[in-house]
Amino acid sequence: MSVPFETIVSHAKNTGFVFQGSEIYGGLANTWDFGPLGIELKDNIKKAWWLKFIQTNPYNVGIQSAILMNPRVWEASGHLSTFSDPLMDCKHCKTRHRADKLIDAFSKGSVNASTLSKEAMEDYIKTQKVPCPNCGSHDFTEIRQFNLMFKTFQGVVEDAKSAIYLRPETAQGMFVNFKNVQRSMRKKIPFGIGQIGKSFRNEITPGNFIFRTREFEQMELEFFCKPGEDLQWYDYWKTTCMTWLTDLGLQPDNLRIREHDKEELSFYSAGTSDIEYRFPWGFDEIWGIADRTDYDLKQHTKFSGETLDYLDPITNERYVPYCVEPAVGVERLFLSFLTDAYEEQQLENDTRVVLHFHPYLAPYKAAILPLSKQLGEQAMALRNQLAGQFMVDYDETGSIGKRYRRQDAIGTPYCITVDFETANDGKVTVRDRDTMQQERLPIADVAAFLQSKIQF
RNA sequence: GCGGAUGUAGUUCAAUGGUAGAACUUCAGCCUUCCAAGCUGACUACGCGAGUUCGAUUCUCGUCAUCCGCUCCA
Repeated sequence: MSVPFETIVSHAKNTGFVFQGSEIYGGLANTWDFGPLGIELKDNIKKAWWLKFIQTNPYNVGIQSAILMNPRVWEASGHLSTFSDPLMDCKHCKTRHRADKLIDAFSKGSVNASTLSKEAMEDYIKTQKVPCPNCGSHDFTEIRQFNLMFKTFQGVVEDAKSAIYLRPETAQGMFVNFKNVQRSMRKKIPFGIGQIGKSFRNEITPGNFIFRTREFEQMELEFFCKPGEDLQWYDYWKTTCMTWLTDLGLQPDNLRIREHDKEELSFYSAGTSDIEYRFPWGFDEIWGIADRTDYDLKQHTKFSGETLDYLDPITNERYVPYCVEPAVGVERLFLSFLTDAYEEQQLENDTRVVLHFHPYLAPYKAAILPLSKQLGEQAMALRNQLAGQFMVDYDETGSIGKRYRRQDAIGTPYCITVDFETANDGKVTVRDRDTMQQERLPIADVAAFLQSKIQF
């Protein structure tokens, strides 16, 4: 049984997870704001990643690099040239085409379109009467450059010298800091550098709610190893990523690994796999694991003049490390966890919406509910006591059943009810979201109970 | 960016060339001792702008947004 995508989107909006960006101004295409619950979930995802891939991992360390980088970085990485496509539309049949590909195909390779300027390509297409591959007509718009990078200017004067870009990936921050991190942290190969941060891509077609947005957050690990050992690390990280996902509650049936075939691989990559999640519109990529070889470090050596190699202290071998990169989008994970957790249960007279988040990810770990408003003071005291350690909610309005349902709908794993016996026996009722079972616990044990449940 | 469709409370739906009703939700009060009870009341909408008109939510244009296709996707 699958729930319509719109249902999940509207639930996310109604319960304070995700709002349309700039909504009161009619919105801004493809921007989304995370509400009070959404930011908790998102933050918990990031914390869980950091815990697994940085804090508890013996090899890895974290950094946070600047979003704005020296423009030469993007020349070295190839983003400035390959992130820009010359596109033109056929005015007749309204299809869009890449001018360079049209020319390459038409000339059967006798003309190298990538060396031509915009004007030269337009001229060639006009004089050689290159037809529209869709309808055969010769009526194209001008070429427009679509650079996938956001361009802005540093300083108050807008001139070519001050042009600067918002990073389209966080990875380059790790590559340019390879030496700094290795030296200052006295790291030996293999080791990894991880980072969580925003990236920006001017996607031509964003869409599917928060799945593809122009502003997004990535969690990337660049893992440096000895050439030749890259494939074993590539497998290691694939497994580690999959395990992390299922440990946090994603159903294995909704996950799969797709290996890129040769034609699909980036020219520098020795292998790329996508971990895909079964979204309402089908399987789609959430995590890319790529063997980037020594391409990036070598490019930066070439462009910066800095040697980015490693001297093995045991063998005295000097080499440029290979790099395996697991890169995942936070919003895509957010959407996966939300989709996976969402369930509508048909009860006798109504529908119960439950988000089965893993307790570690749940926005609220518990809700404190006085059985009656008269017990509010006691319940509030418990709430205040727990709030220092856990994100908890407090609710005293409406019937107890209604309050349980509200918490179910936002994925709170435990409801803690203060009742009329509490003052006498010092115990509260803890109700489980998934089983709907209740048990009485001494107030003094509640914190330890919650703590034990949020482990993953 | 192109083509098509759509746009009324938080949600789901009405009605209307004379400025809009309901249900659920939310909030307040009463009631209520463990799974959406009940009663009373309250808040909240014609995406935005312009034009036509005596008068527009309704017609026209523009714009913004959403959805579907195309193009693109490290």
